[in-house]
Amino acid sequence: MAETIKVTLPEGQVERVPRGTTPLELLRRQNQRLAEQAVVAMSNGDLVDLTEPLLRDTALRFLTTDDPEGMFVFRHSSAHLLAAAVLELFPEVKLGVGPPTDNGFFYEFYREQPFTPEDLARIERKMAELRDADVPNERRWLPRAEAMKLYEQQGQKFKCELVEEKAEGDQVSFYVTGKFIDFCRGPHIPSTGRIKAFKLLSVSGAYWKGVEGNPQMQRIYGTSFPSQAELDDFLHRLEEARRRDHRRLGPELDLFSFQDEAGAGLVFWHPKGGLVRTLMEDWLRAEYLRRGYQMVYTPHVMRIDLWKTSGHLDYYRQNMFPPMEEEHLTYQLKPMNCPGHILIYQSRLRSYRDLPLRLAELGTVYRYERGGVLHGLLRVRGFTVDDAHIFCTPEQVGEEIRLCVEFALDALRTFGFERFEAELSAYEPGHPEAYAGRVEDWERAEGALQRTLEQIGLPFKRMEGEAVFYGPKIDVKLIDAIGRPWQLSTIQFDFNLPERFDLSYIAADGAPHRPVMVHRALWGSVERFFGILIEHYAGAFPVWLAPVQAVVLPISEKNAAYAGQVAERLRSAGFRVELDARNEKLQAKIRDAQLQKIPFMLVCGKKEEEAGTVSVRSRAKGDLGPRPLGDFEGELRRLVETRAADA
RNA sequence: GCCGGCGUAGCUCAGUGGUAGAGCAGCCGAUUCGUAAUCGGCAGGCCAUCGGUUCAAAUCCGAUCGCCGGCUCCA
Repeated sequence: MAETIKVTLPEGQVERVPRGTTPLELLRRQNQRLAEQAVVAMSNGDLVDLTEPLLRDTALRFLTTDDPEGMFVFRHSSAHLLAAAVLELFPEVKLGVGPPTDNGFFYEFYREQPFTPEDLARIERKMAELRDADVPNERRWLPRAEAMKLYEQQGQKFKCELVEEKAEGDQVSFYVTGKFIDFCRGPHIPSTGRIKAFKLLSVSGAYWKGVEGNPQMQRIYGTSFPSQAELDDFLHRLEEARRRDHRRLGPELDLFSFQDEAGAGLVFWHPKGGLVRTLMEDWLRAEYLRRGYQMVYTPHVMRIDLWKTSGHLDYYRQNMFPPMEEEHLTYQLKPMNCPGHILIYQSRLRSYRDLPLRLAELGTVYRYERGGVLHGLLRVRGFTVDDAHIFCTPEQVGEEIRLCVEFALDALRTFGFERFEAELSAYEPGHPEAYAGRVEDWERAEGALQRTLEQIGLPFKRMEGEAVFYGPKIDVKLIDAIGRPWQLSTIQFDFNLPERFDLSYIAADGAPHRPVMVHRALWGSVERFFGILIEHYAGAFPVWLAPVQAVVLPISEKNAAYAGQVAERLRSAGFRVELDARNEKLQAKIRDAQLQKIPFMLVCGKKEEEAGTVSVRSRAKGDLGPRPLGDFEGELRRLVETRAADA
């Protein structure tokens, strides 16, 4: 047995150390600074505790919270700190799971009484105590039976379940933090003292293991960082997200509202929001026509038989409003547009010469979403899909997909988004029975999707086995101004509906063939996209979309007539301009215009009136000084025509 | 749908069993003003809705509707 082992460090230097040396001991000799920052080591590719004795020759590197895995370990240990504190204060709680998340961590507890905000404050103080005591996190191994006995004695029934399900082998891994012991595979940071900054954020209900019907756990969410500055930065970002929240900005900017009297999840577009929507839709319609789509309209209620044929009644019923009974017939409010478009396709015999047939509709649908899931404009019960269905031959599939993805990116870029990611959901080979359509169709379709993404150079993840049963799909996500991803466009093959409706076209051989159907939505829902736009721009729409592009501000009543002329001239030139002739000080008018996020304020006083100019103030850049009205008009026109990103 | 929090004037919020309050917004008046809030006055509420407890309910209890944070769901 060798007395020493060989450790290869990241820069390639090789150290000989006594067997049983821990990564932390080694690191303290190497680099004291890193020793304080490191949270975990990677030995031969596996994450290991810094305090785990090294027994074999290994390649070793050290991770800090700058590495995603390091941050996960750090947050995981933070969750343990939370659980340790909770157990000291509330010894009766039953522990669930406590993992790290993207932005922090949570730990689940079962307890009869709910945790109150005061409880959270107490828990935070206890966590700080345990942190200040710098309690070590030590790993222990227990024989499986002993582990079960331990948890049974403590009445930790959820933990018993976890040990039963998750423990591998005879020995079960535990971590001990002071009086707290937890079944856990680790790894963890060496001691609690490193968790310099943390904050508990919320408490909420969560089903045990996420299964409806299981007991409700109380999940305490928190976040943590190695320094207070980083925590402050995180809290600022939360604040920034709150500042952009479309649910706040919508009413403030008079864009839209919800009305209790009308019902939950039903949107009222006010004049200003309606104007933005009109501009969005105008752009989209022009693009549809340019790209060979044909606009259609289909009814909002249709006979229920149609939804039997399409299959929605079977697999989508829980999301559909209840049917409406008439004396002889039953009608259904539409949750989707596809069947309507199919009926148009079927209205006459189709030739291969008619294909591709691209039917587009800004189709308003109603879906009965469960009460608890509604969320501003992002999750509603009535919304308009920028929907289109493309019926084409199998040979045309590749080209159609390429056109769709290009269209999608164009539709998002035009509205100020620049960063995208895609997901390709593919079928799971070996289970043909789980999918509609033929294997060769699937392969052709998936090939077309993948080639398109590669050609266009859009980064994508292939999600094996993630496809829905009726066809593979591409989902495009965008990343907004503050780095949040949103799933928007979807381009999906449908091998199911053409079968169910027995669609066909007459090919060159004179025989009927089955067309391929592609379902695609670029914004998804106009409501949702609008909500995302509001947050992306923080309510400050670019000039071409701004409901009010400029407001004219007379300094006093003496200049009101001139200001009125300025406003009138710009209006007749086609711009959206308001006159603020209120008996208020200039500062007050400017403040109100800034809060309304109007791109330009045109100050009109004695000087401007005499010179025939306006003093321009930009909401973003402040006072730009006086200029001839004609110059400003030209600048405004340029900003609108180029759909410039900001004022 | 589930767990928890919440619902008072257009908005933001005080008011914990005994005569509904403030600021902003609105209206009226004064002021005529140079780049983020001028001053004064007036008006404005079935305290979400319905039911219960009580001599008495914004306040306590129940149900319903809606909102918020999560869970679940998201063809």
